[in-house]
Amino acid sequence: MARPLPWIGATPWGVVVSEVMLQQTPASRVVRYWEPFLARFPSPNDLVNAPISDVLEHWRGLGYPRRALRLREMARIVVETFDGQIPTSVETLRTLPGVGEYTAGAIASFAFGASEPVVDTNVGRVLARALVAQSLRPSDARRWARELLPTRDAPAFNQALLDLGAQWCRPRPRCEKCPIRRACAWHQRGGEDPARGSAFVSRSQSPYAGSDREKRGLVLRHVSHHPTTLDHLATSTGMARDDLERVVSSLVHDGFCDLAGEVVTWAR
DNA sequence: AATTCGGGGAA
DNA sequence: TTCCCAGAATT
Repeated sequence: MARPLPWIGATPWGVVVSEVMLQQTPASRVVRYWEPFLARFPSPNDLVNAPISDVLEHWRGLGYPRRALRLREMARIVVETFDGQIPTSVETLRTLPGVGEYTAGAIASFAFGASEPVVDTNVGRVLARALVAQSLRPSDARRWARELLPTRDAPAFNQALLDLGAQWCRPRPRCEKCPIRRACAWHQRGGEDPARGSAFVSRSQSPYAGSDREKRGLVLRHVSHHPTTLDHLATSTGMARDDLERVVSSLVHDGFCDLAGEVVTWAR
């Protein structure tokens, strides 16, 4: 039933890397990135000491590369402030860059066995459908997720909720084979999908084609190890000059690159 | 409360 | 084509 995911039972650093990679990225895709990334950056210190270009190389294709920058910054803080050890409390985890409410709970639970709720889009659907058969507000979804935690092995329970949402209680549900359909409130009650618009359930996104998101990805793929002029980037990407300047400026702002006059280089 | 931020696989 | 992914940060 449960998916054989390689980061289950990993070291705290391994869990941290997996959880950041899993933010808005399907587990099936993360599987191919997690092991090579950990092999190249076995500890927070290894990530801190690596050049950004090297880190992004291992991230290429995963999407949202700002996550990689935040993960590297998180590693720097862990090394400098926490003696290289991943913090164990959600309150401290929450102060780290790239760590929100979901990720803090996931690290505390999966890396350290804490009894903390883990509420993502999967769990949001499962709670709204199976538990109450109605749309939930954020505070109620979190309250339920915490209340349901068993006294023993909360991580296994959290993992089971994630697996339910990912395999059966999907956006388009597969109720026929769902292992909890007999206990599911929505399955009994019927009606419109209560997960629609419920707390933590993903909403539709703005189009990707033609967006700056797409352009940023294009530019990043064309930044080279040797200094690259804006003219060269305009040619190699086929982008309009004003688009290119806006996108490069945002990439510099985010810490991917440095811009000196007309020359773009990887940030340090 | 709304937007921004990648990229790819599935329907 | 459209949908949507173990979200976070910014406005």
